[in-house]
Amino acid sequence: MRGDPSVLHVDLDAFFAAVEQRDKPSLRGKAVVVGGIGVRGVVSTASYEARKYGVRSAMSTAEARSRCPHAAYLGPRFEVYRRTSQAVMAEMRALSPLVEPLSLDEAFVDLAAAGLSGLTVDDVEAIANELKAAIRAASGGLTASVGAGTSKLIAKIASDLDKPDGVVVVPPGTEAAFLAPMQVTVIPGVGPATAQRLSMAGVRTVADLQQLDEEELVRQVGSAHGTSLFRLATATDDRPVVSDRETKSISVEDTFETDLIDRALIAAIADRMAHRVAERLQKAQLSGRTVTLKSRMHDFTTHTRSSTLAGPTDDPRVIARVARRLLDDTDLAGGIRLLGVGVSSLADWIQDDLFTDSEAAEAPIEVIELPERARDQTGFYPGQDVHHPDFGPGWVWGSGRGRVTVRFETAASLTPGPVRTFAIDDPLLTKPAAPGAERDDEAETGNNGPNG
DNA sequence: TCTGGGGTCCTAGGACCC
DNA sequence: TCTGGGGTCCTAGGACCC
Repeated sequence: MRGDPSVLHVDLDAFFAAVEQRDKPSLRGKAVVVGGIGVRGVVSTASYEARKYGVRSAMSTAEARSRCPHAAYLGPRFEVYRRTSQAVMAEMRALSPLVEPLSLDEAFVDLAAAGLSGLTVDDVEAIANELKAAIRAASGGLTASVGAGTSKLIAKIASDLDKPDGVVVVPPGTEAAFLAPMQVTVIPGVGPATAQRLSMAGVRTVADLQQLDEEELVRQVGSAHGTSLFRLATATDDRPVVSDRETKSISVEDTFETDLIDRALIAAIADRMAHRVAERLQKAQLSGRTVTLKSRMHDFTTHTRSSTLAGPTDDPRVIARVARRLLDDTDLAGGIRLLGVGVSSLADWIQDDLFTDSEAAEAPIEVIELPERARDQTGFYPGQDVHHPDFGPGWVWGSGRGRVTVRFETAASLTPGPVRTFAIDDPLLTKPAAPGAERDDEAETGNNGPNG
């Protein structure tokens, strides 16, 4: 810890919604909700006008609509948010070289790394206000809330106390007293489950937590969590601000409008996801050894299956192959609402001639078998490449009863494309490609499957 | 109309090796 | 022959964050 309040936590206010209001003046002063707008969507961000009606992040969009029917409901525009975020982060980096982004709308800034020392509360307040003005100018009018203190914990909690558009600097030496009256849930890492456990031990406020001894805490919440919580409760926090954190995993997942059961369709979707993951790996110049398939069942229980390769890969065909085999181990009865494909155990090198990939490259080509039923009824099958003059290239999502549903995105596209349904005899919808071909086999270590 | 999508970190058990 | 401890790797699940 340090002697002056030189750790800043900057949090953009209702970020996604504020960007939408910035770009569309008619939305200013109005309730705006950004998030999934489909039947299973959830709220990412609500403008302060919408929050008055009880709309909150992570709430289902359906519930938000019933609480605030007059709000504007918008799907997210991540590219725009990313660009705005970069402009804001640049202002922070102009202030100090040591900036740690936590997400698109949040970051720590270490003023000590800017060569500033012996800062008073007034100094830091002035710096925070200047930064807010710079952010506003660089972002086209967005407001931020800033917290400052002698540690990350204090800065982070402080930034939340005067939202929106506030500045809170916690004077050095007052940290433990500052935290004492607060609920334990203000401490990042204490969620519903931990709060429940602590509550059963009679602990609700940080003051209660400060009374507990470390051994008792570890018994309640486990070793790692207990020791860190014990320190944080007394505002003992030495964690440094770190600018470059390594990526540990890359994944893609999708929740379906209705639960899926058809194995061939799900396999085709897993393929697309593998391609998207591979593209993102390649873009980041990363490759990974462990492929994970995630499935969320109709009853919301979630399962993962993973398999580790002998060497890292960023080859979409290898990832797809592994994902597909993991899918074979998955019980789809009852239907799944979500499917995901991820790669972890990342290596920071570019693939070359490693065993894994060369072997896969020489493996025989296999044609995917598709259910006859699907072909007979409609002439389309899941995963099939199609083309439409108005929407471009796409692939078959599902078909039946004389209609075919198409997703208009390429195999490797980063963002989901629009979904459209056509009559199967629609002359504009053409099938340019033969059934997909796949390579088989990839080198793997050990086993896979439920019991390793 | 219950419950997104992208992550991180931790735990626990089994395999395997020394 | 039996018992066992420690370390590492892998897998599955869960808590948590924005």
